[in-house]
Amino acid sequence: MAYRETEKMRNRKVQTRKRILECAFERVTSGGFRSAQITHVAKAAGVATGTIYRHFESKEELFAEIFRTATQREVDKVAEALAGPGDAVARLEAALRQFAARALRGPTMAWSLIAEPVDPRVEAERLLYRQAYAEHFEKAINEGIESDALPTQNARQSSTCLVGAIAESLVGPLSPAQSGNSQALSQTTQTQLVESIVCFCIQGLTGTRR
Amino acid sequence: MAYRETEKMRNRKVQTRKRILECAFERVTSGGFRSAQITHVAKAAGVATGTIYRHFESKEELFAEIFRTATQREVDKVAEALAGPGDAVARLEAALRQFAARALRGPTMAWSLIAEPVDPRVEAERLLYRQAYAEHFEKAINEGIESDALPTQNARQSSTCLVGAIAESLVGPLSPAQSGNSQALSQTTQTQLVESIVCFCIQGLTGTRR
DNA sequence: ATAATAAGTGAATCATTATTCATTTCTTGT
DNA sequence: ACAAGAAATGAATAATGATTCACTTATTAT
Repeated sequence: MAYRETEKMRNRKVQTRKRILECAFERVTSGGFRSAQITHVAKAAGVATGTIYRHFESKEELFAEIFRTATQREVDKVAEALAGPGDAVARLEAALRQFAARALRGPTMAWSLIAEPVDPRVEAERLLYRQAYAEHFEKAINEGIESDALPTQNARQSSTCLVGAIAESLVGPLSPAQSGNSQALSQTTQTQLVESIVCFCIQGLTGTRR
Repeated sequence: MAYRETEKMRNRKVQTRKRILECAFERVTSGGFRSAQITHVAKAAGVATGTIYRHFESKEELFAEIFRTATQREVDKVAEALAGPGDAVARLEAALRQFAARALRGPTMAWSLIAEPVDPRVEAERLLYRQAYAEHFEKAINEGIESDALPTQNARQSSTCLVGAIAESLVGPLSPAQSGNSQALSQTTQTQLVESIVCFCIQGLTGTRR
């Protein structure tokens, strides 16, 4: 006998896989899933198209993984903000700001994650992650209710509304039809946008004017 | 000379166009845009595929028209509710209920209009209509502010949040992954869903607990 | 060096559908 | 009935892009 899988080869495979993922990621970051055709990704990663299929079941699977990675990153940031200092309201507010700010900083990827039309496989992932966001918010809302920082409410439902309100508010500004045109939103406009979102959402949660 | 376009023919053309539109509409209603291939639509309408192209520039154009028709219907209903009796808050609440109730009554079409992945041409239409909803809400909010039924706020932004909150709250329940499975949401669940949405939204607008 | 095995290649293939267009059928006015 | 035009037809084509697979190259152990 002769060839036996070795550490070196295992590493190399992992590296290649990672490189493909990174290049595809980059492509999505700059032009959305739509612009990440296998041929292009392969070229960018310096491998043959066939090689992609040695590392991923299908394009949808590759995309799903990109989606997961990118969204998990955002979910983590939100979770982080929710775990920060202050009472429930302050933490929820911080999380909303975090979410919006990051989306505006990386508009193309944000749009891809929030609103770009994608294959069913990836859409399923999106649905899952929207729930992940909602769950984090829900937890904080429940804490708020317990500590009397928030009035009694359907925490799950409120959290879904939060996700929806913020996503919708960003879809317009993020959508390629808008952000594709030269000038991005001015700093001022962005700030106002975030302020109004936060204002509405916190009111929706607390039922009190600030 | 001989053939000259006549009233009869003009009528027939209009009829055919309408029939194509209706059949495509029906198809979308029962299975989303995805399931409305030209071949199927043609068969359903009892015409050849080529005939579709005598009446519509392209599939996307046909879809865009279906989208417009269907959404305009919903926008009108919302506008109607907003023009009803009561103060601004009551009317906004009625509009939200109307929107949610209709979506839950026709879940597949609602999902197609709100969240189904569609071609860019149709996506553009969707963006436009989301703004149409927002504009109607915005108007009512401004009236509410003037009559002191609502506190001062960024009406445009609040209206966008309304649209987002309600859409997001419905996407989960409407999505084929959910509603595709046999049993639709129970009456009770639906009512609770609508109540919580309305509650959050009205609080977001008024800043007061009810 | 060689055999055994795996990884990599990329042109060719496949799959899916929208769209076209040469041909046929239908309408109309004389 | 006939000719001029318009509308309808649907099989063939086009376009897009994912996926395959026969073949080449690389790695390992003896």
